[in-house]
Amino acid sequence: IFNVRLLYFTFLNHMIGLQIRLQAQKMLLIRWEEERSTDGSKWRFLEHKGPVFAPPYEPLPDKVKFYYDGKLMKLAAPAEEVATFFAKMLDHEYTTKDVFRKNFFKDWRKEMTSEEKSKITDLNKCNFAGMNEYFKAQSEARKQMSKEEKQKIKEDNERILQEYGFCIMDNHKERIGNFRIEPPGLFRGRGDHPKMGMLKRRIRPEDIIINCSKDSKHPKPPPGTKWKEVRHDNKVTWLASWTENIQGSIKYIMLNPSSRIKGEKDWQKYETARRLKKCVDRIRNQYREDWKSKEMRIRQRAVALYFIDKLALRAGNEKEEGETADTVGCCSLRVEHINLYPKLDDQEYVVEFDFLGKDSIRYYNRIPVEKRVFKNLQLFLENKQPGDDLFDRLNTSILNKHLQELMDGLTAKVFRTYNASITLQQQLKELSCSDDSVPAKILSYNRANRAVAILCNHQRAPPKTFEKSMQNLQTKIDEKQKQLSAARKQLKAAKAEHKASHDDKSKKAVEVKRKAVQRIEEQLMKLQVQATDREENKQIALGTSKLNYLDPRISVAWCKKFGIPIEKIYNKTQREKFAWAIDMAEKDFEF
DNA sequence: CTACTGACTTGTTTCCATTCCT
DNA sequence: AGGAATGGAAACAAGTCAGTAG
Repeated sequence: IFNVRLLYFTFLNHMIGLQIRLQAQKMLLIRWEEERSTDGSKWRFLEHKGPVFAPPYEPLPDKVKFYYDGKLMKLAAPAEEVATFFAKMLDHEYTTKDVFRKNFFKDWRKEMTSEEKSKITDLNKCNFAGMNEYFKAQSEARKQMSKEEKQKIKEDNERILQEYGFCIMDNHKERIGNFRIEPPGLFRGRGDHPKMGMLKRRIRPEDIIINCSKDSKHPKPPPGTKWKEVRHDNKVTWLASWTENIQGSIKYIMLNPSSRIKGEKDWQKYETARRLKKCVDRIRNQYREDWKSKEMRIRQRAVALYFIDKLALRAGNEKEEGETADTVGCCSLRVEHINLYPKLDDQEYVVEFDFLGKDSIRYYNRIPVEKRVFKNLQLFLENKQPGDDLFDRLNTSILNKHLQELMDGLTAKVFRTYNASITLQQQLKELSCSDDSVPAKILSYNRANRAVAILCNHQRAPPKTFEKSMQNLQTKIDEKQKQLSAARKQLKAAKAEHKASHDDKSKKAVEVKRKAVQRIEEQLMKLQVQATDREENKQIALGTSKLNYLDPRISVAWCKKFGIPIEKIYNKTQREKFAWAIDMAEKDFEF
């Protein structure tokens, strides 16, 4: 069914080549489209310029001093470069952490000359203050640059973007997502990461694998260098890749979310979630039955699935111990992550979750469950230590195999997509009121979005300036209120005046004043809505769910139905990413 | 079944430009 | 004009999940 997608994307993309050639290629394209579903190719033609490398290291001017144990020391370029990474971060909490310091020092020493190595043996005796000040001054100087200089830099960036930021994939010019190679630096893991502070090494052309089509103009490596490899694999979507040295994992250069290949995949994702909608009742009945199974593994599978469905937990793959921060998802929950309360306050069978999830974000929730789930959990906990797996007979692979049998294409994460999107749709239905003003409708939309963000546990730290900005807004509101009462008084006076004189001039004055009151009322309302929205959003991040979990067609349909311009809901990038949905969805779209 | 790899999505943080406010 | 606040984009880390080898 995705073969019809061409219709939706043609308008987006710039055609290249001559009309006749184009015609011929179109025919080929359609034929290829039909083949594609069976052989899994992602493209036929791919041409790009390769990645942009980080600028080479520029040694510090001599006036920048580094002291070891109080004594001035000039470092050779390799060690100096790594030292600057640390010096730049001096204000960051990271540099006070033991693990960070230890890892940094170990990797730094590897870059030193043997002389440096023998002298520098204690990080505590290193004084990076001079370097730190230098970089602060540099960034200050950058801010102070003249308009012309800033303009020049902007133009240079634009030129690089135009040259390297686009590729051609099957007749379409497409934006590349990340065409710049990550510069070297110190690895900053999230949470309690055992590898924080390690040196992320510089990536050279010799590390890069290029992927493009055979019949394309191949990207040229920088003068005097070679690519690691040039391959022509059209079963994958990436343009270039390299192996990163911290975890040994592969990094990719891929297309922007606005591209056909990403948009299509996104669409597909929501179609899978919509198929789940059709059979979710059956699946729910199934797992409720499975709570009674004779087999432990089936009961565990069923309880885990219940959590994934009800709480929108992630699947929870196993991770290699000591390689990453200790975080879990559903299948990897441990005994220590839950508490059971047969009775809590006025509720029965309460499960308390407290664990670190993706990015070491804390998930804390107390939730009453059905008696059968509770009893099962008690059973799973029997004879276990806090560090043992809650679901010892289950992992994500087993779970996903089971899900695959229940519905084609079903995996654990589909539940998150499904529950997020269906929640948005329900909430929008419940909260929107066609009589509301535009700002009030948008508040309703944000509230619906918020319900989803809470479900998915998308938190944020309250912005540092939150209290202050709230206060500012409140002062504005107070002022508006004063303005309003003043305007009302004036209106009243004008009315009285008109009553007395009954002339045209005073009638006009009444109208003018009435308008003024109305305008101020509107402004006040807008401010109040804004304050509510901001307050409710204090600890909640809407972006992630909006971008990754909510079927954009729901939002597009809602906008059409309630006469809200789409720009009020999606900014420019978001509109590009969701172009397929904006084009496709009518006001009666149902997820 | 486990371990491991590869490709791709999802997530937060940081940086930067624009807007807002004085 | 200039500085603070804000929102968006870039950067890049951290997940999911399928496939393969042993």
